[in-house]
Amino acid sequence: MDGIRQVRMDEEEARRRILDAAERLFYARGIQAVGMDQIRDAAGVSLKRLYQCYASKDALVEAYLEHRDRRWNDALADHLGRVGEPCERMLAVFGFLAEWFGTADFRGCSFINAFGELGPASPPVAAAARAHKRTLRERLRTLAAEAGAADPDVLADQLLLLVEGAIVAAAMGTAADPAERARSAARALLDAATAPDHTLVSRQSHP
Amino acid sequence: MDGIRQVRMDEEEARRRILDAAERLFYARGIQAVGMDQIRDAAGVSLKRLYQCYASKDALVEAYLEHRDRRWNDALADHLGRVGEPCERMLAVFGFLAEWFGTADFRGCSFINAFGELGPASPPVAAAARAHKRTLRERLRTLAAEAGAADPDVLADQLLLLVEGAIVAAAMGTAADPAERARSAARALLDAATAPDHTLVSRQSHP
DNA sequence: CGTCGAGGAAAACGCTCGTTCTCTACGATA
DNA sequence: TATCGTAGAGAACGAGCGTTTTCCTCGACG
Repeated sequence: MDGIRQVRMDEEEARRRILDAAERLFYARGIQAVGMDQIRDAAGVSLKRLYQCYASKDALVEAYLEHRDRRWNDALADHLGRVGEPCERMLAVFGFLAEWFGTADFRGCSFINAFGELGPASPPVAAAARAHKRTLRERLRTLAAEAGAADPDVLADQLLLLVEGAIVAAAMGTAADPAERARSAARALLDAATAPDHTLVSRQSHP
Repeated sequence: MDGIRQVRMDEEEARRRILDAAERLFYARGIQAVGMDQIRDAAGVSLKRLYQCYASKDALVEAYLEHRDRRWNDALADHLGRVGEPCERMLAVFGFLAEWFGTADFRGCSFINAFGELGPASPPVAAAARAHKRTLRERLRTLAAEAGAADPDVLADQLLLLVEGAIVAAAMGTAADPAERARSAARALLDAATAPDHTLVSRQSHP
């Protein structure tokens, strides 16, 4: 049984190292630009092992996106969990972005990148990207509702636009301090969406 | 000289057809996923001709991005040129987006896609993408200033985030009617940026 | 009419990549 | 100790790609 156990641990360790290497390389250089040989080298395993852990490159790509989705959501939830006041918690999304943008290996959103690269040519990638963004939108909707927005769906969509835009702008370096700009915009939108007595705010302005 | 002229016209025609085919294919399927053979087939020229018009695939990619930059900027300028009132002209950017998003072959922003795909692996592509976005930001700054924003730079950055976010959301289908959501957000930001004081006094600037 | 140069079709070349196969080494077990 | 199954290293394979070359055709010009 010791033998079996040791084999199992090795397989787990191999899977972990492969996924780590794949995540690093795919995120840094894109999916098509990274070969299985490079992943093998970076993970320090044999090709045989690689293919017995992940049956194909497509399977590894799916695992990569799934893992990234989970880590990103967990990190965001952790960041938001430390904020009590609802309005501040909503705005804390942009504090989370600012931290993320500052990391050394930041290269934009894996899902936007993967979707732009493979697009509708790879239905699994497209589905993973849409699922990731749907989760994000749902979270923003909850935050908007808790912050007292009159129409949480509209504010959630607007916040989503700011988040996506900030990520893209940060990746390309097209706007100065995009997280802070997005945060101030979000505050203005929240103010407008919670203003008690104004009919000219942003809900369905013109039919 | 007739001979010379005819050769020249053929070369121009060939360049036009090659660039058209490359633009369509690169935009629809991504750059790495499209081979020179497919471009040759779609353009209806020979490989020899293709390579004497564009010395390499990289050169063709650059021409593709350049052409798309020019066409996109021209189309936007044309759309904005029909609007006289400054605030409405600024908001007309989002009407332009709505029209664009509705086109049959819409697949997001070529520059965001190309940047996400090749990223820093291809400095010319990265430079073209940044230049495109810089031009857009400059135009937004002008529109923001003309609309009376207190700080046109900040509003320009925020509008840029909304535009990029709307494009990404439209491409991935993650938000409902992203152009309209961005437009209403822009209106709220403009109101906040032109309000004489920080209170939420209503301004009847928009019908 | 014979020659020549340009142009098109397609083969060829060299390379990369995803995936599989071969060969060798080694550790566990009877 | 002899054997067997497994793992690792790397060659091998087949496909695709960017690019070049070959071969053939054809029209212009002396």
